[in-house]
This record gives sequence, C-alpha cells and structure tokens, in this order.
Amino acid sequence: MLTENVPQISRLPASTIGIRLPAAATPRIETRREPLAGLVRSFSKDEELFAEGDEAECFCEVKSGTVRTYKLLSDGRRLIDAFHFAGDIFGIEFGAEHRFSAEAVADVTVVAYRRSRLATVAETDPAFGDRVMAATLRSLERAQSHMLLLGRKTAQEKMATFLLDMADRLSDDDQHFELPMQRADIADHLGLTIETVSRTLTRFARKGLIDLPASSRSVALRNKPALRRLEA
Amino acid sequence: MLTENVPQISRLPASTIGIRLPAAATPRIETRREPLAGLVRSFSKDEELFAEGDEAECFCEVKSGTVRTYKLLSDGRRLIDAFHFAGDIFGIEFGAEHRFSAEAVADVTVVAYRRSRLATVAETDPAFGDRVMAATLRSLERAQSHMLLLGRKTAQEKMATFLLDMADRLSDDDQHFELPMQRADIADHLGLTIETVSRTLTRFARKGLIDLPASSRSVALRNKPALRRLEA
DNA sequence: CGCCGCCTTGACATTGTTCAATAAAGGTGG
DNA sequence: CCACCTTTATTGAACAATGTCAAGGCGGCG
Repeated sequence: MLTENVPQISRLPASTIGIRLPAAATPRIETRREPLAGLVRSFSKDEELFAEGDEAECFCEVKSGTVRTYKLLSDGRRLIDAFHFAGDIFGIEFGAEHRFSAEAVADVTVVAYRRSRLATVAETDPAFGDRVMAATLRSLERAQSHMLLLGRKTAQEKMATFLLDMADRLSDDDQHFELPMQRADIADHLGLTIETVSRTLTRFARKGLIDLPASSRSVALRNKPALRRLEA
Repeated sequence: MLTENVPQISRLPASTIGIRLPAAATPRIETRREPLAGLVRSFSKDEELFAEGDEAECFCEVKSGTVRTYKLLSDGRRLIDAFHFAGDIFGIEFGAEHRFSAEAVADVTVVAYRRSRLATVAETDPAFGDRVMAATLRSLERAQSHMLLLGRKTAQEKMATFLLDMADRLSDDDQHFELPMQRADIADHLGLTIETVSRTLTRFARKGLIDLPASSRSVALRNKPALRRLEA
C-alpha cells in the first residue's frame, strides 16, 4: 500500500507538492526521501515555503531552523501567528488552500508530506497520525491564547509571555537561549513595533529580569518568577 | 446502539453532563430529549453554561439566542473569542477541559450533546459528524483571522470588520440587524474599550456609513463598499 | 575599511484609554 | 401607567501607552 505510492511521489515536480520556490532563489535540489515518503527540502533565510492562498498540497515538519507563518493586511501590515522550531509540524489544512504564508526565518530544513497521503501514512504509522492531530490541536490552542495576548495584554505582558514561551521551547536549561528571529518578527508576532520590542527588552534588562549579552539575539532569563507575575 | 444509551442520558444530573447551573439560578427543568440524544437547556441572560477549566463533558448547539465564549486574565480583563448564534456549535474540546468560559448573552436555548457519545452519534448521523468537524475547523479559521484583527487592525478597521461579519450572520437583507450583545461585549471581542466602540459607531454614523436608529442595539449598514474598504 | 542591515535610543505625535459627567433605555413596584 | 432606579450608552477632557520619525551605534561581511 505504501510502496505503490512512493515512486509516484518522487516523480512529482516540487511545485505540485505545494512548496514553490521563489523565482529568484537558487533551486537547491538536495531533496531526498524520508521514511514516510516525505521530501526533505532546504530553504535559505527569508525564502518562501508557500504563500497564503496556495493550494495546500502538503504540510511540513521542521527538521532544523525556524519557520514563521503569517498573514498580511492589504497595506502590508503583518501578523506572525506562530514560529515553528525543530520537530514542529505546520501547514496542515482542511480546506483547499493555505491560510498562512510560510517563510524561513533563517536557513531551514523541512520534511514535506503530501497532504493527500495523510490518511494512508497515518494508518501505516499511527504515531505519526497522532502527531499530526496533536499539532493541529496545539495550533488551535495556541491561536486561542494568542488572541488573549493580542487583544488584552500590555507590551510588557506580551514580551514576558513571549520570553517565557521561547525559554520553554528553545532552551536546554530553561534560561539561556538564542532568539532565531529578528526584532521585526517578534513585533509582528506580538502586535507591537520593533521600537517597543527593543525598549521593553532594555527595560527588562535594567530591572534585572533578563540579561542581554552583547549579541542582541541571545537572552538569559534572570528572574522567571517576576516574569511570570508580569505575564498577567 | 443508540436506544440503549438514551435512557442513561436523561437520568444523568445536569452537573455530570458538563453544564452547570450557577448556584443562584432558578433551575428550570424544562429539559427534553432531542433526536440525537441531546439535552435541551435554557439559560437566562448572563447565566454561565460552563467555565474555563470545567471538565468538557459536553458541547452545545445554539437553538436560539446568543452565547459568548471568553477567557480572562488574572485581573479580570476579558477577551471574547467568539459569539455563537442559532445553528452554531461550540464547546467542542479534544483535551479534558473547556478552554473557554461560556455565558448567555441574552436568554438562550441550547442542545447539549455528551462529548463521549460524539463518535457514536457521528456514525449514526454522518451529517451531524460533519457539522461538528466543520464547526471545529471554522473556529480555528476564525481564531486565525481574529488574531490578525486584534494584532494589527485599528479601532475603525476592527469595527468595520465586526459590523460586516454581524450583517453576514444576523441579517436577512444583509443590511439591517439587531445586535444581541452590549457594547462591553463588543469591546472585549475587539480588544477595545466600550468608549472607543461607542465613539467609532458614532463616527461611522456621522460619516453616513451606518444608521443607528434610536435603540442603540440596531444597526443598518448604509455603505457596505466603504465599510469593506475600511476593513483593511 | 567602509557599507549595509539590524538594533537602540530619543523626541514627538497619535491612538486609544481613563476618568467623569450626562443621557437614554429598560425594568420594577406602586 | 407612571415614577423611580439601575443599567447601558454617549460624550468630553486629560492622560498614558504605544507608534512614528529620525538619528546614531554596533556588528558582520565584502
């Protein structure tokens, strides 16, 4: 059942699995097959994996790097609904089209799975099916608490929530971590401007809540209880 | 299969099907059985159907009236994620607990279905199963575009979006409708204050975009194209 | 070394909030 | 049915938070 479909997939041009390369990008054809007939693809910083409105023929799992998914208003204002790190699954759709655009925050490697084969794969490997389902539900849950953040939290509360979440997801010791995204991405995730993000971080640092060692991308949480209280 | 379970349900005290009556409320026992073993329940204005964190033993379909689902911050700030009108299904959970509280915006009648029987019911009546699935996906979709609204739209854009959505869902002629909720609910849905909601409506009326006949709850859209442009 | 992208910081503008007063609507009991 | 009272909505003015604009710094890369 699995075997009869695999060759079919590797024959498909990239465009038909719903991942399109931007015209300008060098098409690095280092694709190879994954156990579950996923296609391994690499993208460099700011490359587009797919766009809102594209036919949703595939969904992805992050192998390494970070992906942002976002929506735009007509005048270019952007809201990043989520960042996706290694192990995260994103781009699952039940309708025909992707409802978000996806870009590489920095160089990224993903495994792309054909959506049409989800049912088959899930049967073959129930654990994988569960992971897909869990990913969908987690994204619903995240969307719901993110609404609360966007609609009712102050800049400080937003940043505190964000930092604690990042520590959770990116840090080994739950304290030190390197932010993979730039200020503009954080701002568009939290519904703020980059200036407010920057100022709020500086303020946290001055209050001794965090350390901002030189590099501006690395953060160390110095006082998590205080951050939790700030979270509201 | 269906018949052997029905009596069991009607024997269950209200509390065990996940809908709890507030202590103060007069317990109107006008419950009766629906075709699919749903329990018809009525609630009066501001009564709680269930609270965030309650065990999610049932989900509901609105028969008549309006329900709001919301989350709170520790200090009482509220975000209403959605309003639910006749025909809408809400309160479906995949985890153990409700992730939102639900209250009657005005007197409301719902049909409560036991979550544990969802699979059975869906098999018996596939169309119903589809409706439940569709409701879940629609709520995901709504959450996602609502994040964009909350994070990146101005007060005017939020109100324009809201009014167009309400016209869509509440109006026969797609123009005139009666808002079932008060300004505070609108404010907490859009991430604004009631003053801003009120001022924005007045401003729209002055610009000739809408009519606000006496009652303050009724609205008539006078210039939908302009509202659409404002929506961003 | 010098350009360029990203980040920070400051001064100022704006949007939306807060506080306060008033008005209007709706519900209740006489 | 009316008068009263409570709740809800509107409006104004002052204020605060955040956004905008602009300048400068820092770091990485060619």
